[in-house]
Amino acid sequence: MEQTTTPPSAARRSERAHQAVLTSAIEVFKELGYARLTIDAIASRARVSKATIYRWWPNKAAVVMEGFLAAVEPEIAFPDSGSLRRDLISQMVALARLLEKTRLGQMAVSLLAESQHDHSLRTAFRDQWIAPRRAVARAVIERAIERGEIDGGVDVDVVLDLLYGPLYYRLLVGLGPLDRPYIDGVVQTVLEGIAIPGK
Amino acid sequence: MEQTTTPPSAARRSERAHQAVLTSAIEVFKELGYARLTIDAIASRARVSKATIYRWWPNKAAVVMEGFLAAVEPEIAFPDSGSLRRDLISQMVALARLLEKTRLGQMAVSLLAESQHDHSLRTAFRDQWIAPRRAVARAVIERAIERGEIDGGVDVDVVLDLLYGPLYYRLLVGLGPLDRPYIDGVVQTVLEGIAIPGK
Amino acid sequence: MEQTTTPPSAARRSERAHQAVLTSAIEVFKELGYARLTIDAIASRARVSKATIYRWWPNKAAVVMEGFLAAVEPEIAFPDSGSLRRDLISQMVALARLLEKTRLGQMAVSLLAESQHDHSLRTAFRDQWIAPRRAVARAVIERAIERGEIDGGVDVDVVLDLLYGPLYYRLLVGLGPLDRPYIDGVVQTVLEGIAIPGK
Amino acid sequence: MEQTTTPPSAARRSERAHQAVLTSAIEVFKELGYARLTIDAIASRARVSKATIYRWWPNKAAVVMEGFLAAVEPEIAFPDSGSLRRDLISQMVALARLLEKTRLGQMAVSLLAESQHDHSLRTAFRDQWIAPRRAVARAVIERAIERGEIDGGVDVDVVLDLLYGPLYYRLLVGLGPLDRPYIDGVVQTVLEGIAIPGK
DNA sequence: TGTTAATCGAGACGGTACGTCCAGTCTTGAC
DNA sequence: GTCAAGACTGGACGTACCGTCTCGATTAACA
Repeated sequence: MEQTTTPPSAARRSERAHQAVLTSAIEVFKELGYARLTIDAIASRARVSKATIYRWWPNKAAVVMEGFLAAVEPEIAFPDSGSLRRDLISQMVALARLLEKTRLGQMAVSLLAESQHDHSLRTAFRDQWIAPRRAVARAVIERAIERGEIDGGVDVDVVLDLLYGPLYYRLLVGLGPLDRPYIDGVVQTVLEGIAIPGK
Repeated sequence: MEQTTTPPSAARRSERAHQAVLTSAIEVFKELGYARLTIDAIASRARVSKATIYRWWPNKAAVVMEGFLAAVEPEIAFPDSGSLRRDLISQMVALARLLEKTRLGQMAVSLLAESQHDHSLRTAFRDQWIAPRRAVARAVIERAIERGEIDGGVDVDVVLDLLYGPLYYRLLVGLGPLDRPYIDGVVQTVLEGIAIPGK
Repeated sequence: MEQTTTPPSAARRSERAHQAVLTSAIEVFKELGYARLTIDAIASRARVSKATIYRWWPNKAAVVMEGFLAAVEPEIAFPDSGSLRRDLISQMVALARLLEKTRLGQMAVSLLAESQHDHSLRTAFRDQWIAPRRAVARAVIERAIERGEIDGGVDVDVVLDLLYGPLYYRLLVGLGPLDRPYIDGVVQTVLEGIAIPGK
Repeated sequence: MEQTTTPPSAARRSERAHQAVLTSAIEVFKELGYARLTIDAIASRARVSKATIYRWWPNKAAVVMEGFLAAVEPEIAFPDSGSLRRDLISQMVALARLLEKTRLGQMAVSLLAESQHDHSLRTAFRDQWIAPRRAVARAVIERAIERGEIDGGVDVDVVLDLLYGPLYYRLLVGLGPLDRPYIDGVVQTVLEGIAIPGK
């Protein structure tokens, strides 16, 4: 993730300070939320000076972003069961749960919101958080196409948007819970929409 | 819209000041964007005191929200051509153009982002901006169900999310343009997904 | 006192409102002191509108001044016992007690302080509060001169300043209490200073 | 003077900013007077942020007080000519001139007024401005007592009040000019009052 | 006894300054 | 030479009052 949120020289002086900042960023976020989080709070929690933070990150959003990505990275597991529907639902349920129920999910939402006013943040969010998940799902879909389960003519990007878009939309706008029936409905309709025509 | 952004008494309010604030909020937004917009700038532009703004709105987001809603309200026209596809595409193209190409659309995105940290704002955005558009599209879909064009068993809310969700998602995350082919793809897949099974 | 704090027409004035304002001014002063006293507080306490206050008084200091003068006026009694020393001490003890121990005295001090930044207030304070007391003391001293008790060549204004000056000075600067020994000392020295030379 | 108007740590304070604030405070006072002086004006004149001022001083009065004391401090010269009368008159004339004719004197009066509503200010004014002058005059008087020029039984504090009190009183109340005849009169009467009885 | 005009309570208004907060930069001293 | 500690500038924030203003409702003197 360094190439987007990133240091000026990469010759990291203190790894301890680096880690402490990321950890503190997450802790402070969990306690106060994005709006009330301050760089000062992160710095003093991490027993690091503000100057150190600004040496390595351009602004507070970047710190939180990197903290978020570091904390969430390991969790991109994805089972390949052979059933397209089952795999999609499995990933979407996990994602929905994360987004809706956990602090990390709230961080993701806050960061998506914040990134609307910060271009580099938007790039980081897209490349580090959104893209990996899409890549995995894309692979699943492409395997289904190869197996002839679904129409080869579909635009996979559109399909991915049809799967993920409703989740974020519903969550951001506050239209209702991301529960199992909802996800089933979304996946069902999308699969129906991309099924092999004559089948 | 008063019932959401809400005045203390609504009675003796100066209509001149009220309008000037809303107008100025939009103008300042257009010039500076949300992040650099300040209450002071709105106040001095509107030749109104800051105290007046704070008397009637709780914070800058609420001012911008009401300004946005006032400016955008007239534009909720929606033709009923009898063709479900044509009507959906027509609304979505108009919406996509607004969101992607106009200042008002940028305001909408900013407000959606901002509303993630402000509950009352989220309610206002949902009820005043999102809901009306959904209501119109819902009517179109329900008419199609009555005509037997599409499956009566579908959850219309899911269908609406499948139509609008990708738009906002793609825009917020920055995945690509909301152009005609994209919208065609989304609508095509959704319609396919909710077609009468045997047809 | 109207000739200094002054109304526009004096005619149609509501006596009820007038009195209520003065009374409330004193009450609010007693509760909050001068610095935290506001016209709004006086107005709402008096169940009078701010406009009414501003119609009849130029600013908050003038209101408090008139309230003070109205409340304190009755207390200018002064016994003429025939003994210069006893009369002076009697007045000074009464004045010292008022200034040091009572809310009205605190009002006097506040008004003297405030009047340093407000010319009309200074005039009012001097003419309505200071002058009457000096006039009485002046009469006492002049009678003593007539009786040949003290040197006829003294400048009575200087003598009055020597009597009152230390009181206000000691109080404003906070140099010590205005107790009986102090007043005795002041009066003693002054009387010694203006005694008939050869006596 | 730090021990009264006082910093929180005094340690890492920027001397440049500190001096600039004091200097600017005096300049702004001279241009606008106390009532129209603002912290913003001092800050921008000193090219210092408001936050810096509020970090080191509790309010505008404290800033002005420290500025006043810094500017006036050097001027406590006092000749010891051997003549009590000449020395007293010399100091009082200098003080009267300062108070009545100079901006610094106006600052002193404003600060004395302001200090009526601020306890720490009163202490500072008394200890930093009033006390040093009294100390010098006290020494002069005590030397005269030692020389047997005046009555050893007098309360020196009372004498000091009799000398300074009339000056401040006359000035604050606006009773007349602090000219040479006035000062002569005051000193004359006081010296008469404390002369050795039989002399 | 009604008319009329000033005064009244209520409270929104423009304006000014306040004192606080935080972002992001810069300085200093200890290790 | 690096880092913590933390002071610094800059600038928006939201609050508090000021003194002015508009609005009907009330009231008192005159017609």
